[in-house]
Amino acid sequence: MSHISTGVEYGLHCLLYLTGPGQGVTEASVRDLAEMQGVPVDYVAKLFTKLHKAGLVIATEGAKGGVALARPAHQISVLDVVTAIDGDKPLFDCREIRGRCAVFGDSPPGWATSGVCSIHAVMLQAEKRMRESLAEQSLADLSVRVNAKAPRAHGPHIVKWFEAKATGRRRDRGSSAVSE
Amino acid sequence: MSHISTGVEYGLHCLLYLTGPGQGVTEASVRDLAEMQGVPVDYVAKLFTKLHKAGLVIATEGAKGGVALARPAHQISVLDVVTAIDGDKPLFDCREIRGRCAVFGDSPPGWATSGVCSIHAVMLQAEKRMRESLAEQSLADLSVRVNAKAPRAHGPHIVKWFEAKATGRRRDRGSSAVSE
DNA sequence: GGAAATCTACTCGGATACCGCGTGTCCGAGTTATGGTGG
DNA sequence: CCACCATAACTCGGACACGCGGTATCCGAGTAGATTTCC
Repeated sequence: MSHISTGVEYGLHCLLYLTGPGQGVTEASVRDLAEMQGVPVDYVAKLFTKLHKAGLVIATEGAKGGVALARPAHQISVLDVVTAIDGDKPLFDCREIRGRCAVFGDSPPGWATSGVCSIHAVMLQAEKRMRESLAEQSLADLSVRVNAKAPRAHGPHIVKWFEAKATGRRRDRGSSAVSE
Repeated sequence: MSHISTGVEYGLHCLLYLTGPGQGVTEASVRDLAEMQGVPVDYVAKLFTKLHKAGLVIATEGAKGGVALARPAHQISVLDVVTAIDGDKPLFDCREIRGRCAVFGDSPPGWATSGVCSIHAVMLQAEKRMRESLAEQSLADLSVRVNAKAPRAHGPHIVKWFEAKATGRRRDRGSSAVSE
């Protein structure tokens, strides 16, 4: 199990499809988003409620509803997505062992427990560096880099797929709905 | 559960007692090291076998044995300890979702799966920053910083405690061993 | 033909099952110094 | 007095129990557009 969960991976991949024309669509249903990538639908739905609470996406309820980015893609950093889904769980949780030194007995002196544990400080520094690195990258940066590898026809393919999925679902009432 | 385990915390605290005169001793038994800090003995023993395999400490077997640093403290980085105990487990494990896009069908094209996933690349960069930060700090640095807070009499106290523990154990054969 | 009722698709939120992994414990094996014993 | 033996202390390594949290699934509630029905 990694520190950055697969939920973040799912979320990021989904959000990349929502970065607007050129690389995808601007709004889509969570179901379509999940089925597009072959990931569990219900799980992705839970992720998007977190993204919604964090203010990264806006959701329109009811039929024909869906989710969309709340801000332009270049104003959403990878760190935003990570903290929205995984929370800001620490890289390391200090158990304050420095105060348990046997020579202290039951009551450790003040100089031993005041301030931040030196080991903890090192870890916090490393965590800070990691966060800074994640904050430097925006969804737009990521989208550009992904799109650079794909042929020009791929973008329209994506859009077409979403449209076909939406209209197709609205048509088959009694035909394939029975066979299903 | 954090990415950097409590095992690393135990290990670092133990190693700090082994950074030589001034801040501690140069050699000690794993049992004493663990009891000094009130942490589980057997667990720490397992940690030191990892540290031994990684070449960070040397262990002399048999009675009167113990562990000691294999190199000077300034040549052992925090990253060395982390990787020795936790292994080099990745911050993020890519599930290669990019290849599962529904428009690809069963066989994703080469341009989609070649190279490193863009999202993965961002995470690797963040992980690299974190590692660099941990590599900058050595055991000696840490020891100096910890020692700066303690009063001057603390170092000798530590040494005395270890000596008393070792000689005391060798004496009580039948006296306190019965009462225990 | 238009308004109301129904139906469907969608987002939200909680409850729950599963499972891998970190934490902690226990025990046996191999090794070495120490203390006692017999020659 | 010296050689030998038993014992204790120590590291090493594997096996295993436990609990937590990430992953995944299911279901009910609420909402809004589309469809049907009824006057």
